[in-house]
Amino acid sequence: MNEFEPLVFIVDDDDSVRKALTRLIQSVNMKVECFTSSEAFLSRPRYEGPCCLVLDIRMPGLSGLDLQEKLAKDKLALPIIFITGHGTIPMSVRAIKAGAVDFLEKPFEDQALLDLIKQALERDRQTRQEYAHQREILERFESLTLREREILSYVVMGKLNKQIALQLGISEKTVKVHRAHVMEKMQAKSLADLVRASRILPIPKV
Amino acid sequence: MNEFEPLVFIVDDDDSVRKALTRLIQSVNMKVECFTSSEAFLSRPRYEGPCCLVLDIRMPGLSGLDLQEKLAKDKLALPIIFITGHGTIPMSVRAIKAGAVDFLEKPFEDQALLDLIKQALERDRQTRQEYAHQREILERFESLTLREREILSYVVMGKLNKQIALQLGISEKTVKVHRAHVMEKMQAKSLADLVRASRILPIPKV
DNA sequence: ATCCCTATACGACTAAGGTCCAATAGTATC
DNA sequence: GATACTATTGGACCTTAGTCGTATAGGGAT
Repeated sequence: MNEFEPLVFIVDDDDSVRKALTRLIQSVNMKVECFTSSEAFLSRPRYEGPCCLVLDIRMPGLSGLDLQEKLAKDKLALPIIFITGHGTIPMSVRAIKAGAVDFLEKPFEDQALLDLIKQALERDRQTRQEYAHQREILERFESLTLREREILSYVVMGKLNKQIALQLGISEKTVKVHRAHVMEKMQAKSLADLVRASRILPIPKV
Repeated sequence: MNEFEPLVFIVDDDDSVRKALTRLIQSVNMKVECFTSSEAFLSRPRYEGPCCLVLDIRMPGLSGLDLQEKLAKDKLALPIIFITGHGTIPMSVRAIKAGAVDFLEKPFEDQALLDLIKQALERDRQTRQEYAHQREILERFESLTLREREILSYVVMGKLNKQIALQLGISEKTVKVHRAHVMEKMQAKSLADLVRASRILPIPKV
């Protein structure tokens, strides 16, 4: 199922830090990829496996916090572990509020970072799994015609075929046909399935 | 509907801080209640309206972070704004990770705290509303007999009455009776309603 | 001992949902 | 212009679900 191995990104402008972190992470047999700036990282194509980011705050160009903000726009934002030599409390508060895994001050214990990386990768795996599941449902939804989406929204509101037909000014038979198509395309084996799937769909729910 | 007015709790061992904060908060016409220690606050009966907590970290006895941890056990934990004179980054990280609204260092702008209090109260209102809604559904669920709960779980799995009857070794008629009771007691006007309500119920869903 | 709740069951009936087959018309795409 | 998809409707038929009333039996409370 998952042919991707975990990957740790490092973004830090300090050569020696990147080198040390790389050695540390490789010592536990994990892949590492380094970047010297936020901009460099942003231009990398997205990695499709479990990954996380070890990120310095203070850097020329886009700061670590700015990079976090940019990345957060994505629904599939990767978990971030901040490391910094001269961090402040407001920085750490902002970082954690924005979803960072942790905020480490240099110097720190090697093992502390490794533990956080493990935790971050686990979180990413979770997120990816949920996201993949939602994508699947959304793709099914997108295969519905406009009319079918309309029917779907009424169905999950609990409306009867009869009421839907009246509302839309079409016959009950037609509603049944659409409804059957909806069930098939959404791969719902029961109405209960459909209602559950509908939670994440962009349809009127009242 | 809601006869309670917003209330701000202050827990700080420093008299002058409590006094200053009280004056500040009262200046915008909000109620305040002060405590000199975590222990004192814990012995206060729960306030049933929208409220939040302005909390010092360093105190004799239970620290602010410890108090937060204790309070977090409750599902209706009130939002916390930390204020501290000698905070550290690890402290702030821990506080925010545990759900604190913010972590302010003294000295801070009056308006900054007031803004955070406003935000905290809004969050508490939200939480309370959701919680009240869930309580309602849970209470309905608790009014179900064991058999009815069993039927409910099969129904939201999408099983047919026939299958449920077979599974439980009873007749389909009986399943229908229980099912009707479930719908009535849960105040579900449609199967869709029931499925949605079941999301928060302690029932097997597979 | 009596009463209420729960769980069970039956019959008969109505309503609703699902399926199969067939057909028409508009629109889009090639 | 031909083909494919979408939306629509019809009829016939079957399966499910919901409702009405009635009834039995066990358990617990008064």
